[in-house]
Amino acid sequence: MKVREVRKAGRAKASAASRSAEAPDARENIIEAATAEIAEKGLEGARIDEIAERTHTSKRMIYYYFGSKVGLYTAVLERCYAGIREVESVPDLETMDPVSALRTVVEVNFDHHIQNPDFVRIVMSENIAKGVHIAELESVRTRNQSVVVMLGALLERGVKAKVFRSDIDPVSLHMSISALCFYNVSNRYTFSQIFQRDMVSPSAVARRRATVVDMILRWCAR
Amino acid sequence: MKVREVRKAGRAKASAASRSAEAPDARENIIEAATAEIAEKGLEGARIDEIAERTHTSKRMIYYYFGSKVGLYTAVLERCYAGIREVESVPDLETMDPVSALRTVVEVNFDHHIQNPDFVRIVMSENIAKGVHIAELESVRTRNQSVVVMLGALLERGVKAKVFRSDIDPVSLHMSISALCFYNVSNRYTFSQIFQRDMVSPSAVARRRATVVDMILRWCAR
Amino acid sequence: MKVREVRKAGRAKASAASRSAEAPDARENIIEAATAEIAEKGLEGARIDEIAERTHTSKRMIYYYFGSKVGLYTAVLERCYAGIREVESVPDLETMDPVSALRTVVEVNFDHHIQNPDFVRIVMSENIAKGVHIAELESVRTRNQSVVVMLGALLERGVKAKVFRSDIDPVSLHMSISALCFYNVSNRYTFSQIFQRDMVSPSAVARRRATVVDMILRWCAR
Amino acid sequence: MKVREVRKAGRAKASAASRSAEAPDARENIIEAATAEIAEKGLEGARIDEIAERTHTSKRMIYYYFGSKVGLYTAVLERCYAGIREVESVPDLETMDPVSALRTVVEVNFDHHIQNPDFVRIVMSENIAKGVHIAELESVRTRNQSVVVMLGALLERGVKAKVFRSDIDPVSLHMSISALCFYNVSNRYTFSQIFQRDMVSPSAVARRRATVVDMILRWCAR
DNA sequence: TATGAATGAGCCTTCATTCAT
DNA sequence: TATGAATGAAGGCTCATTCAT
Repeated sequence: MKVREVRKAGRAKASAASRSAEAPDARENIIEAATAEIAEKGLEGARIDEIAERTHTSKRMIYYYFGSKVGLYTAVLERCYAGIREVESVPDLETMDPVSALRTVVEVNFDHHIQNPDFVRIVMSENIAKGVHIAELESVRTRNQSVVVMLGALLERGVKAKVFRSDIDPVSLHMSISALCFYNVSNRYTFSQIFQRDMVSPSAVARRRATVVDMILRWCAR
Repeated sequence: MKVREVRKAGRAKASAASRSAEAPDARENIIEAATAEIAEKGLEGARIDEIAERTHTSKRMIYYYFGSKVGLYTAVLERCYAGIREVESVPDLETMDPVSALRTVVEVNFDHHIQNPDFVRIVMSENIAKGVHIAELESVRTRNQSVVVMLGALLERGVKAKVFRSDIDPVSLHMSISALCFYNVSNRYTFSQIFQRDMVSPSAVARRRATVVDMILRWCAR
Repeated sequence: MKVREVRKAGRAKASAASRSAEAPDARENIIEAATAEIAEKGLEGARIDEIAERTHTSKRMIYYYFGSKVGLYTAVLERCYAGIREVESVPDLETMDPVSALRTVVEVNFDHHIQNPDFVRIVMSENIAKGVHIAELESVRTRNQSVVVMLGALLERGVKAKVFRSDIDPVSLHMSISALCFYNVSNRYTFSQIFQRDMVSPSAVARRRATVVDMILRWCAR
Repeated sequence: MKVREVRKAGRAKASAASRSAEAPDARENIIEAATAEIAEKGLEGARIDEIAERTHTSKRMIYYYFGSKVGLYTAVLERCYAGIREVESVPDLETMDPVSALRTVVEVNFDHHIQNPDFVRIVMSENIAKGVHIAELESVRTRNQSVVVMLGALLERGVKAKVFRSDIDPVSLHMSISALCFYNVSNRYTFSQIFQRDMVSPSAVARRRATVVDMILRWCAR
């Protein structure tokens, strides 16, 4: 913990000099390597040595920056969820009609999962770990709740415009969207095995995307 | 390997006399212990020693029966999926009206996930492992596809009765049901953390159950 | 130990009834299987389970007959050396002229090693074990010394016939013959690797055989 | 793997300062301990724990440097054969008369075996293992063939000087020398047991040495 | 005589982590 | 800031051997 504060100071100093350059500094580089490794093998399956090898620096640096495997993992987790925030801030959402806006939200969400299987797998790992690490990250909590506010506003507009039902809870809506988008990536291996179903080809993905959008829109429709 | 066949014979013989009793033979006993441990910690996090301690036998027996950690895990996986089969064979499904039948299917599915978080977590583990173990279990493949046949028949009846849309694919329907039921358990820890949302109290579960049923029924409705 | 005595009694009883039949009884069968396994992997590398699998009986029988792995190995060792005795009792050796007789002895010895690599490898194993097991087998000691007597007589005849030198010690002669014949099989793998030399084809064996005979005859020649 | 190259560099640097001193680095120290243990018990009989105990470092270091038991064993094997090279480079061999030179070669060879029973036993182990490890060491192959070149030159000189036969193959000569020297050490335990013959006292060794030299010289003599 | 089940002890190996420089 | 060397603790697995029937 203490290490991290120290580090942040160091980083600040460095970035003053050479931020825009070949920037992704050691710390970021390590997080990226760790994300890849942990996404591939899970938290328990990931190896510090492997992470070090995927890195431009040494194993020692991992401990210097993050103190422990769990410390590193926590940083990975934090960055993972940070990625979502930006995703959902689609511009012009408020100016679109409610149905188009909701459709867009679902599509953006779906695409994000498809394009970031690492995110999906990190979240799976955290759930395997029973959420003990995310519990320590206030940033994640405060950050991600904004989506609920956004959905709440969107629903309200739809209700007023008489295109959405009035009994839908924003959190519940978000959960439904997430479930459908998440499962499609998270359970890809078992589901496609059991049902001999292609789940990764562009056309299969496009079909599923349309289905998910359809489900959510119908559910909310008045 | 040979051991297993022989063993199963022995089991069959024994079960004639006392199936329902509390005589879970060593093999079954080990699988149960392993299921609990692996569900709790994931495949990589699970410890053979811990499994042995949850058992009435010794660590050595695990290797006697299953040969390796992966061998044991594969047996766990197989039993996990075997449990589903029985779940979905609800009696009288064919005599119910299509909507009630579909409602029942969703409810049974939802309840199964809620009541068997171990199943959910084992499946998560297998997806973390990229499905390499399930790929070797033909039994799982052949067994679980029956649900698609059942859903196909159900949808067809609904279409004929003009209560269901005609453009719904049974596999897609099953995927949607699974996604909504699975996520509710699998992502419980991260979701409830981020959104400070109770997901385990009986009332919360009941609410979500109704929501899921509603989503599926609306989606299929004509 | 006690077990063995008991066993021998049992065997005697059995052989009275059905010796000539499909005779190689369980005990003999086990020794053969063990010989093959130990010859292939060495004493430490040999596995009781593997031996049992090469057998027509069960693992339990091994312990019934031999008491332990070492007990079994000792029996293997004994049978191994017993094979030699018969080899060297070439008929008519005394009637042949000394040179031909010595040539024959060397050839028979050479051939025995070539044809019984298992014998060679068991002896290697025993030397790896520093001879602790053979030390307990009086039978081997008494039995094998006869070759020295035979060689002594042969040398004496040759000296009298003025075809052999008089300063050759029978044990030393036997050691030289053994060394040349043994090495050819025992060190086959390393030597052929290092010198890229074929040591197993019939022609290569024949050439080496002639060389060994030549060396011994020249050495003894007057 | 990478470790080894780096390590060797470090060694080279260090040896400039204190080669002959008692600074055997960890890697070398481990090889020595392993040589002793494996020579004593064979590859399968050797225990990593025992090797670690003979070492100044820990068991973990063995894996750090050699990766596995086989990796360590391979290093042992390599060093074993490297020792021979130096042995056979007797100075002034080319200036000696052929007979004396050959005598010297045999004596040096004989002495090397007597003084390095560990070498003999490691080679036995490798042959028990059917040479699978030596097959991977090119260094051994290229290095040891030089002895054949040397013997070839020696034989040629002898033929020209009309003291050696012209039909002797250098590889065959080397094999004969090796066989006689090797067996004397390798089969020491069984042979001395069976024939109740002292094979280790200085006088016994000296006698055998003279015998071996005599055999080889007579065989090559014209 | 015969066999499947069971086992304690120990083996090889790995992992996250720290130290010396 | 950086790195190769080092390590305690534990993990998965195997082996010869014995027990119950």
